[in-house]
Amino acid sequence: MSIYDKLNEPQREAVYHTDGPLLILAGAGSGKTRVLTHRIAYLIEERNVNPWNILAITFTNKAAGEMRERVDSLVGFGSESIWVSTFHSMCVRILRRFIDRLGYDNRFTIYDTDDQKTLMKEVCKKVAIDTKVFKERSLMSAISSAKNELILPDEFELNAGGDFAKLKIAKVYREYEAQLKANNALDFDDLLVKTVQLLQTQPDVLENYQERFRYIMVDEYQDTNTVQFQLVRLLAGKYRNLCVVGDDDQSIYKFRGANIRNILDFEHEFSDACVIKLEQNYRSTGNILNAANRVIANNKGRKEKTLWTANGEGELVHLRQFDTGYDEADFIAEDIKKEVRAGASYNDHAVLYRTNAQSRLLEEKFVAMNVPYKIVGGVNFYARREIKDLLAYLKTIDNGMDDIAVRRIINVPKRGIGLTTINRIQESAAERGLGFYETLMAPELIPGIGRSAAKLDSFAALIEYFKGLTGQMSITDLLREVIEKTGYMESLDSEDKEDAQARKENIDELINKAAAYEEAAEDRDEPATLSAFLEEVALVADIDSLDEEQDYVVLMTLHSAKGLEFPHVYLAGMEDGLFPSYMTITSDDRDDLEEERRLCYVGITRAEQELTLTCARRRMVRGETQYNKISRFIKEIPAELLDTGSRRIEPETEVPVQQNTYAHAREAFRARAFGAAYSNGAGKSSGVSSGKSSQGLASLQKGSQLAAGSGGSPDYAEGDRVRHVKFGEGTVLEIRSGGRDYEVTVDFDSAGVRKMFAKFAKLVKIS
DNA sequence: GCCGCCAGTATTTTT
DNA sequence: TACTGGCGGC
Repeated sequence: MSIYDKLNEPQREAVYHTDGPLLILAGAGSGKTRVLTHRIAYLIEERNVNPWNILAITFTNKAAGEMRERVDSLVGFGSESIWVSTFHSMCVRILRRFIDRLGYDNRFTIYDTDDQKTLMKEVCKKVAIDTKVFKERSLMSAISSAKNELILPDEFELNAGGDFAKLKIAKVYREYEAQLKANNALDFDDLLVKTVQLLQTQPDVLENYQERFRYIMVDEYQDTNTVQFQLVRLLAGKYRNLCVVGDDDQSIYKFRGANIRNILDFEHEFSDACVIKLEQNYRSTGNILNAANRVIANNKGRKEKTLWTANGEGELVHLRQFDTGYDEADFIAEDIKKEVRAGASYNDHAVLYRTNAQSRLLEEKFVAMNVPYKIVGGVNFYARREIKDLLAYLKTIDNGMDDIAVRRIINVPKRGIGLTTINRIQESAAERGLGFYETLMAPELIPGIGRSAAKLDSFAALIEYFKGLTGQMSITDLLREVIEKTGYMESLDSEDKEDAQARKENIDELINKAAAYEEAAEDRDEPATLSAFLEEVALVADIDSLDEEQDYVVLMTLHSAKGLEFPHVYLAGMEDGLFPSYMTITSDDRDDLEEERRLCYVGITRAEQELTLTCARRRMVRGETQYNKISRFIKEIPAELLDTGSRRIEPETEVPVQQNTYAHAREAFRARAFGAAYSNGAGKSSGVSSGKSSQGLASLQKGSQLAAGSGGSPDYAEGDRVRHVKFGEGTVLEIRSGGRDYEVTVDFDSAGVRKMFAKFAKLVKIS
């Protein structure tokens, strides 16, 4: 029996279809990763394709890592030479080798949103644009959309016609590009655009990569934008062995330029394309899947498909409405604790929401209740001030042409170099056509610099000193040296104490990350270079740090949740105005609401066993109270799929507030029973200790649990073999009846002896 | 050159 | 509510 026998019919077909264009329409939870990994294995083992000739593009670094791992376990060898990466990191790799052909230095730096904004301000000043009329943000997004459509400044200007505003933007765009180049920097979009330009203009480079990537696979294809599409088309142009996997119902990145037509029109673009639909869902229960199907059915213009499952119906979808966001958060935290007491793990649970701001209330509750958690997203670790400062030092050391970085640190910590001086350097640099750093190296040539010259000299000497260390010192040590010699830590002390403490911890974390990078580079037998470290740092998404092994509840936006799955999912803030957001409700573009609905579909289909939808009648948004109705998406779910708690819910009328009468008594008890057992996701990504309940607490909970529990007797007996979602297989040692639930003791093969309540454990008997 | 206060704005999502 | 940027006083 081969590994391919376990696949279902369409899955196998997709695996065996190795040559020519192939579109796999993979519904949520239909095993697409499985198909991709098996397909790679099949190429290598059965078709004797050299792993070196395979390229797999994923959406996140995390997905890339997992894919490699899974291929590894299937094939056993060669998986390390498969090129698995995200679009962005792939482009960086190509550009590091060849971007000099486009007139850049190969040690270019990558600008994040923050840097872009700084640069944009600069540009506006130079082009005399009033940033009150044209906001930096909107300029940036206009330029970004243009880049995503592969529209360069010339064409942009041409398209503007006589439109005054557009002509202005074109001017800004042109200047912005010029400055990026002068700084030897690329923004996120450039990584893709420049790669396409490179391949379009350098036939030998194109040939090189076409020969190398004979088999190409693209995951999450519904979220590719036009540049990405062109890139793939160029790369696959010769051998045409292109396999794309996606689900138009899960396209949720329109705001980032994702072009849903890429997937809808694939068959037009590649007329000989084979199309395979994967419609069997292995992830969710019938009820959850039905709810998802009913919601998404309200969208027009989708590729028809009907997801079905052989899994049982499972529980109904829970719906709970509360008075306020606080009550909602309270319920979620409490509910998770309840399930954990019944044998589930914290990491069986995820709380998903529409906007990052919603995480705050949840976080507060989780801290108060000692529920270990991890927040994904929000303010990026690498966007924190102290981290950006130190990275700016490293960037300056690595690439002296990055003006933004130099300017950021020239007076951090304070060295008495003020705005006047900076402007003088700037002007002089512009006049002579030199870089900022270059100019300040010779202060005596800067008009009017006066007494600041000495300060500039010592700053330059400091940077030069660091530069001299790069070859002989590890990145970690260099970083330590920078912190030491600049007196950065001491400078933090002059701020608020609490802030300073958190910042110092973040800096320690940065040092750890540098060390981790160096270790990883050594494992890969690559030299650990400063450029490579900075680039890795620029391209990580917060989601990449998610660790399934760690026992914490995951809190994140619906967007971040794409591609993940959890036994129990909470969708919080299911209110009109929040989700769907106010913006989309009032938008006159119907597509906006459809995208929002797809987001809802993504959320629902993350759940394997249980799904809980929650909403609040009123909620504080930006300091003022908002009164919201239940989300229209909930109304699209048939009532018979919903469990609304103790009473029937009527969407427009009052619903009883869910209150846990035990909450108060427990709160006090818990304060003593648990130690500090939560992680704050803000930067300190590790070090979660799980809160194991004490004896006393366990018995207290039993009381409440049994009183509240329901359900029939288990369909297994003592001595039977059973399977648990998380702990795997085991033997039932004891079943004790009590009230309306059963307490089951199971000896798991790998997880040891555990006690749990039958209602929550959902053990499945195996023969 | 530095610091602190005030006003205005924002939040929808992110590589 | 919370953050940012601009402005004025020292």
